[in-house]
Amino acid sequence: MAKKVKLSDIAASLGVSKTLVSLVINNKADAHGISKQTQQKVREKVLEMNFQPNVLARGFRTGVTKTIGLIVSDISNLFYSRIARRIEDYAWNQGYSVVICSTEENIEKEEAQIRLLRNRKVDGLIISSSMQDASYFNQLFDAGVPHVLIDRTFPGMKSANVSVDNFGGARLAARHLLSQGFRKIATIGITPEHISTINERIGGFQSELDKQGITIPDEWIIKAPFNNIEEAVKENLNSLHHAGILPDAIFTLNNNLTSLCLKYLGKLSVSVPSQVALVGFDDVLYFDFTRPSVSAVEQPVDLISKRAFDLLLKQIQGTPVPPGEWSVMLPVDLIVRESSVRFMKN
Amino acid sequence: MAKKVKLSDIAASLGVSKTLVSLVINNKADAHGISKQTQQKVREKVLEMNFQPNVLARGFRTGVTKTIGLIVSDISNLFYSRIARRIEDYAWNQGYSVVICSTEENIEKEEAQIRLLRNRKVDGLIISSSMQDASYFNQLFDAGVPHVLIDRTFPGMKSANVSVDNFGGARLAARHLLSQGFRKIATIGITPEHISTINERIGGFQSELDKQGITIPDEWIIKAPFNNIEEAVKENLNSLHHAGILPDAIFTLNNNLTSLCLKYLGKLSVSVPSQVALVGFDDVLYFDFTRPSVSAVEQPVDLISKRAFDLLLKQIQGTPVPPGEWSVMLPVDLIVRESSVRFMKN
DNA sequence: TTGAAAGCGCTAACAC
DNA sequence: GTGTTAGCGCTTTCAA
Repeated sequence: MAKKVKLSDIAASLGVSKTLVSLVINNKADAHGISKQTQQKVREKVLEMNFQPNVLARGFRTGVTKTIGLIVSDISNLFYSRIARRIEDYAWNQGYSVVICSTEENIEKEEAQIRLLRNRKVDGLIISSSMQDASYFNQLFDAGVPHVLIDRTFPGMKSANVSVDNFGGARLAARHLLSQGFRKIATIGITPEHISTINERIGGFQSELDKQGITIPDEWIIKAPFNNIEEAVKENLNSLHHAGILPDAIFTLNNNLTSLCLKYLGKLSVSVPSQVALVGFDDVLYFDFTRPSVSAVEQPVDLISKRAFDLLLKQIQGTPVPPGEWSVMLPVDLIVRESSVRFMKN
Repeated sequence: MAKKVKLSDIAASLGVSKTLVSLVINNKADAHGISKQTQQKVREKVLEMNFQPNVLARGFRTGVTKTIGLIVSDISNLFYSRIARRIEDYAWNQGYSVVICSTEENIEKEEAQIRLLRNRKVDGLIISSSMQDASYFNQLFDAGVPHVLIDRTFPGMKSANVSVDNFGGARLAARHLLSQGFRKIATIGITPEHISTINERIGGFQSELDKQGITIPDEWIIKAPFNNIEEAVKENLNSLHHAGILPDAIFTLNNNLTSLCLKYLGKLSVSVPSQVALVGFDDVLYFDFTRPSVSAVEQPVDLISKRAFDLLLKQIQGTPVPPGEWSVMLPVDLIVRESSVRFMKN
């Protein structure tokens, strides 16, 4: 490996002090009244010798690493990978790198990841957490660690957070299904039980059904364990089908469940929507051209990412955040496609 | 922020030297003949005081950061996000963190990202590069920077690399299309022109057509610019359709193009496969339940990730790599579904 | 079996 | 306007 040129090399070859060089490359020269001429000299030498500051050494010295951590349950889920892409983009524009971590819904792993990231001195954290409650993050908050919770949130949390209106979105889905005349409706979510988004979606959905005096029977409140989700969806659908107790409509609580549901309904030759209608929470590109196309509640991925990064940056920079912006809830829209429209032939 | 306990705190509170503590926490105590008793004492104190070594300081001192960089064109593309997930998993098991970077097919950005990552002293790099040729990476190789090129490769490269048999996979697709009786065939790729995977796929495809004396006319060799891909696919399809010169079959060169092609063929009410058949390179989950289901060449994502990480780890650790394993080409399979089967009603 | 001390490359008080 | 110096927290010779 070619010998790395360091700050002191520049200083030595110019016969000036390291301080001077440091001030120039950090754009603090003017503030310290370094002459334009000297600055120019330094800049030329930096280019000439192709000096690349050791970011690690700088981070060690200043405590600022220009790195943030992004923690989600699964980076290969389209919802999170799109968020990762946007956050990475905002981060890059501000000179930040992003470290990704997939928790697989494993709380111990998530804690271990946060611990590691803190020991790596990342400047901040953006987290879609798999934890049970706010306590861990309230500690983080009290410790002054800049972070923002996205997607999933907790009652009583002190942390900055940006989420979507899961309750309202689910109500939209329910109202739509009801308006199409569906009454026998099932929901499919995931375990662990405590995931806020899932519960808010079920809650919002149920609340609309309640108005019509409709209750979802227990066997139609399906939960697929995160690490065995495909098998679970498949088997639940199979057994309902064989028992002859398929619902008229299904509300699936994330994009993955929606896909899986469509897939296995297809394998069972159950026609959607004529036999069973389908609406999902979280829209993805391809719901537009599946068979049938799938109705889904669309989440504002770009906005989530933007607000989350902004909120984090403000904490890192110590910019005060107006109280009203500390906890952000973004609206969602329902996109109606074929899968949930009654009496349509596909 | 609560005062971080540091190594010297442990040493002081035990009345021993920092050296001792350092040796113990790095499992080098036995090799240095530190008494079991002392080791035990140190370990207890570490737990008691909840000492978390400052990874940054350690990295600064040793030059080992236990971090790798993953550079791809777009982390939200399912192909790359699945790879990211697997690599992150292997990395985590070995104590490594991974920093992601999306280049957006921008060469300057890619170079800037690599430069930044090197200044951050990452231990190694896994890259699906957007560059034109091997020169940059040969320099990296000569500089002794551990790295492995994945997906896209270059003639004359010295770097370790793992790719798939793009040529062979495309031949599979071509043979299949020919066997179904299709003769008027178009391909849709992306620009920039130099992307190896795209060219190998076109090459393999063309080579099979050549055997039948079939040449793809220029207007059917479509290239969509990366940053305007959706619009380009849409307009190309539109104009072919309006000019009445749609082909019998289309071979799309990545999963995104396949999806887009299916989408806009649908919008034009062009029936797939009865009017135009479709085969794509790179399979994704949902091709199984689109309308129609889509035939595609499946890439071994997990294996790519595994081999890439192994290759990187060996370089980092200085483990010699057998010559035959330095450059890996993995086989691919064609999955035939409805979109490319002739005379099938959908 | 253990400790002292140097130093990784950089920044920031504080001098001059 | 510019330089001196100390030190961030850790690992690692080298000495005892």
